[in-house]
Amino acid sequence: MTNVDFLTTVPLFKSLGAAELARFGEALREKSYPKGSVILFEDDPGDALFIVREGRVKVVLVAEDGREVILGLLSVGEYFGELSLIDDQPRSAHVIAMEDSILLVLRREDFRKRVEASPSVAWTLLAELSRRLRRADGQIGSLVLLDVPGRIARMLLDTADEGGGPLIEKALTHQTIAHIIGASRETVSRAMREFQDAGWITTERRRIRITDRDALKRRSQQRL
Amino acid sequence: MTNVDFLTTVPLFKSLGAAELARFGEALREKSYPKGSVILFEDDPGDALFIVREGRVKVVLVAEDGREVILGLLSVGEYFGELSLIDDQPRSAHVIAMEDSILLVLRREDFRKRVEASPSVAWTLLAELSRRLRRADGQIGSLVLLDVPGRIARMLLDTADEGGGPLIEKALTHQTIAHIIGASRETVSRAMREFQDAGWITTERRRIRITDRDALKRRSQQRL
DNA sequence: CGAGCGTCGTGACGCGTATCACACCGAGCC
DNA sequence: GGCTCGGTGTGATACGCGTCACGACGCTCG
Repeated sequence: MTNVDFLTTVPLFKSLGAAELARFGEALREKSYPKGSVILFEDDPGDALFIVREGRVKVVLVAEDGREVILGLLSVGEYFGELSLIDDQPRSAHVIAMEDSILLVLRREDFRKRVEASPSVAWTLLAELSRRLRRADGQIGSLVLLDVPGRIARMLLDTADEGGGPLIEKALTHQTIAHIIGASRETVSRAMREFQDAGWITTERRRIRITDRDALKRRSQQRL
Repeated sequence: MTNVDFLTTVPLFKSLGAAELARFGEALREKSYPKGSVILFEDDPGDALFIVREGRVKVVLVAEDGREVILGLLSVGEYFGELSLIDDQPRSAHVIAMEDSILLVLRREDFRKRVEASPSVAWTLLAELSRRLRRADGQIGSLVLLDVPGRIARMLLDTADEGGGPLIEKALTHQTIAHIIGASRETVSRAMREFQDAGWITTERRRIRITDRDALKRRSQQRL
């Protein structure tokens, strides 16, 4: 699949015609990053947008002592780095490759020109930022109002929703889940075991299947 | 001051000319809300944008048992409710008047037309959403990586920054601070007392002055 | 002026969770 | 096939912070 063909599958550009798409395609550079490498440092000045062509990356905040929070997991077709292009502020987090990954890079100038030229791109971008803002606000709510099992339940439901079915495909280790919901690995393990024992979920080779949606839902609202 | 004059002071519209401003002015309705009234319910369908003309409002998530998180405090000139206009999703939180307030209401149709007509408004909107997203992500980081005193320190520094000086003007009760940073009123009281005893801040009639910025900064990174 | 309400200060207690420590297990690799 | 390594289970311990319970102070309002 060529980069241009690939672009047609990216929501950000779905509203564009073939001609415009081709112009975007020309402006793109391809870069690859091995698993574990840092694609982007917090506080760096940012002058590019990245689209995940292959692999998986995580957006993280890291404390001095090494503890980390995952703000987002991005898979093929998703993009990041747009904030710095919009407001000229430094990058707000690190982005790290979780697997060997290939990214398409769009430089600030090209991005700006394109956004200003096609209002529909601007609108799609607004919609994407809205989505992220809602998620972030929801996450803040979870952190304050829910206990750890509640946050896990909520997180499972959320990722199942965007996956479309009750089966969560992307492999999530307990450690990763812990970083997402802001808890320790051990506590996540214990909670997941309880969910399993209660018959709410089953796990098969790192894939999680939700078997009692209602119970999870109830648990995720218990203190909310 | 007429509504149109007022609009010139609102960042969202700062890039507009007098003619366009006048057109916006026509589309606006004015509504007033007494202290404590709910302006907007979570899960309602949303079809309007609100600009604070007078007073102060809070954006909150509320748990069944009454506990709440404050996602944002908005003062004169700030606006809310744009998310639902962008993505057609229900409102993501409650908005409640903290004082008697007057709001300007802009209906979906008018908003859409105007945004599509002037790209600069779209751009300003993108910048505003970016700002909020950065704040929200920062807040998630605080909640996970910092203890309560650390979160307070960070919050004081943030609000001082946007206030421009070391004196925080808007009256913040300990209860309100607690709701913002996700802690109990008592814990906030104790932490604030320690900050005062340490000589990092002074408080005079509900206004807070930062006297040792560096110390607060250090405290806010201790576990970050 | 006293009543009442919202805010703040502070002690005692308990619970949720982080942390530490280690054992176990499966998968890839020499 | 044994070795290493990343992931998982699970107990013991410690501590931050929520919660409950009160008392005190300062405003506003009748």
